[in-house]
Amino acid sequence: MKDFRRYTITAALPYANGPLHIGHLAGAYLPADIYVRYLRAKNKDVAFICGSDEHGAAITLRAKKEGITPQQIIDKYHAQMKGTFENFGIAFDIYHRTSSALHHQTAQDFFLQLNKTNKFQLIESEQFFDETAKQFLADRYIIGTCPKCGHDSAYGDQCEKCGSTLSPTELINPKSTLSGSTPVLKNTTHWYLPLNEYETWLREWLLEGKKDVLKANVFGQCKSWLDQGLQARAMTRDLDWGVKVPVAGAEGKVLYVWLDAPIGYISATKAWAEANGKNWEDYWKSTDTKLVHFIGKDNIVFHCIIFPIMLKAHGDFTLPDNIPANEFLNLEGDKISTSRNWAVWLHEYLQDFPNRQDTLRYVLTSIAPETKDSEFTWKDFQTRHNSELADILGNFVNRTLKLIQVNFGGAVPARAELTLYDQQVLSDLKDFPQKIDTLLENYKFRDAQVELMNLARLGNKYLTSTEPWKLIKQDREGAGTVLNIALQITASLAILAVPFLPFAAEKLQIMLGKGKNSPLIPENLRNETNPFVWENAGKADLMLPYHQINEQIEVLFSKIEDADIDKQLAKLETSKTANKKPEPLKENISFETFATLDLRIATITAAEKVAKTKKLLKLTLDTGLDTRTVVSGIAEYYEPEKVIGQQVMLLANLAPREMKGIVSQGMILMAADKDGTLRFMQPNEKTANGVVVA
RNA sequence: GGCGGGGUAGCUCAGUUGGUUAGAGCACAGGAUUCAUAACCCUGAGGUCACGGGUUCAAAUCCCGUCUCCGCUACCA
Repeated sequence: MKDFRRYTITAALPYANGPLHIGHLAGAYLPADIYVRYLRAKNKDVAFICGSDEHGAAITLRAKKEGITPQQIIDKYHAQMKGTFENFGIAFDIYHRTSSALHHQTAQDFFLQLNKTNKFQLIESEQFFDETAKQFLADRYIIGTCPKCGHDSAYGDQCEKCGSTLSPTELINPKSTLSGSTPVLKNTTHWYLPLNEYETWLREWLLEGKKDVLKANVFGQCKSWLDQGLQARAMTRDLDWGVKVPVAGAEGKVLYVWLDAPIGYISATKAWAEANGKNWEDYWKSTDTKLVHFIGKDNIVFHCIIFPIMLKAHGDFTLPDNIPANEFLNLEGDKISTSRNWAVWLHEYLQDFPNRQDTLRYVLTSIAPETKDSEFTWKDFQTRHNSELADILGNFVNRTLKLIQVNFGGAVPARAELTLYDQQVLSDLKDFPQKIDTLLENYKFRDAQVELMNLARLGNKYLTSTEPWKLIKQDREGAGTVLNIALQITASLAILAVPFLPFAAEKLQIMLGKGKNSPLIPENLRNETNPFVWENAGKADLMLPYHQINEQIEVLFSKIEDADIDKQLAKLETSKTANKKPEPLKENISFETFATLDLRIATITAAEKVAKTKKLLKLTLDTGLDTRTVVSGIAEYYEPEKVIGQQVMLLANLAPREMKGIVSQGMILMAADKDGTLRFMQPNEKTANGVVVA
């Protein structure tokens, strides 16, 4: 393995548009933090970089909705997320933000460099323009009638009623949310990065060069994208909330998120280097620096394809060594959803479970979605805490320290002659650091944490087998030997737990006497004042005889009661109930408006699935007036054979529309449940076709 | 529909250059023990490795097909 001189570790920049939940932690920040804490424990030169992603239309839109400025939104969530990370011990060297002047400057410089060396293509296209507000409109600034479900305030990129993905030009009767006027299509020019030109290079660098180091899920995604062929992507947008395009004539344009957010890693590094007397270029432009991006699977394409191409196009930068992306975490059988409030919010957890950061860290690492989606349940959370952290690790530490305190007055007993078993245990102890090293180097955080627990198991087994509480009655020296060895195990635990359980590790180190004047360990094992460094883990003489451990022995992990868990389950139940609430009422309309709808009863006479689609059925309807074809997105809920003969309600005068080469004449009206389930609206008794609904 | 990743013990998950009786933790049962947070320790039960074919002396593992879950993508009037 190549020996790197320094490490640049990044964790995906969270979007400053809402609070953080357990999925964020499990997916990216926790593995990154464990990795970094491990590197630091080994005295490596590390820059651990993160920050808030604070640009984009979603933030301005949210600000508008809440009647405050985008700045207020990002200030709120930036502060909240920063605090949450700190509280969980995610030990970034810097938690920066993309709204900073330094970031804007850095991103602009990056853009200019690419522009200067002709890496972009200028491409003109048609976009909606608001003539009253005199600006181009982002997709989300355009509102209109959803062509699919008829919802009258669908956004240009998505209808929140039916969940459809839209393009602004599809909206019926589009309106600008800025001025309320009808936008017009107008030409606009943008800077495109021709990703396709880098295909050959990417295949070589990524698919061949990293075949063996990338995780299967990451490799598969990238291959899939490359096989589909890359296209030029616009790197700028017509927006005002973001980093301005630093070119004359580009007023009203900002850098798109591709060119904004990832550069946030670089600008954050600059800010950190500046404040700490470092040279940022060492961390980004040196071949002996190992760059690793920790992300969730939603970010794979971004970090494996687009960002490397940008770095390559620029020319000066180090490329990532690995991108250990995790899959997703589910919660109690359902996927985590911010809009449905189906999540465990980290800031709420901190309130509900004060001083139990390590517990969540431990549980999330145990179930980290390293190879596939995984599942968080509160019951499992309680069990892992109680029967692993408390019963195995906490209890081992407690029984060892108490035995020494009670029987030896808190002074580390000396070792006398060793039995074969004693020697075996010391030898097993010695192997643990290397095992954990190897697993961490390969991003196998879950397995590494299991090894940590196995060391505690070794300790428990050793104590139970040797029974020093009995032995001491006949053989005080022998009992002292056992406790000395048990204490060496405890000391190693105090070191090896640091990446995973930083709070408990610190507590344990203090219980073992860290910070006291008494020299606990031999000179040659000391690292300045702190003996609890990685290289000392596994050693048999970490704790010297006759030195005092702390009189204060506290239980590392108290049990979590059923009541605490029930409370959390009740909280989730509340979210479920809240989600069943009907949608709020829309604004009143006039009778005349209603009367423009031509609603009819019709009967389905034929149905077939539209080829190459998942949701579409091609229906033939007898409307009483004519026989017509309607394409409807109900294939996930109705088999073609089952709908023939059904009566339905038809919006008959909706403008025809072509889909997949079939002209659809009208729309079948469905009751849409919150979970998306669709049901026919039909008369409760057989009714003649063509009858008007009014 | 296309592409990618999954489907292994009651639960959460490991396990591919194919190789004896398929693993771990938890949960469960029995035993032993009591220093310790009713903890620890030992033993045990528990799996047609989604399903069906194929290649092979040998398949959880490789190939083909089917079902199913997740993601990206197309699509949803």
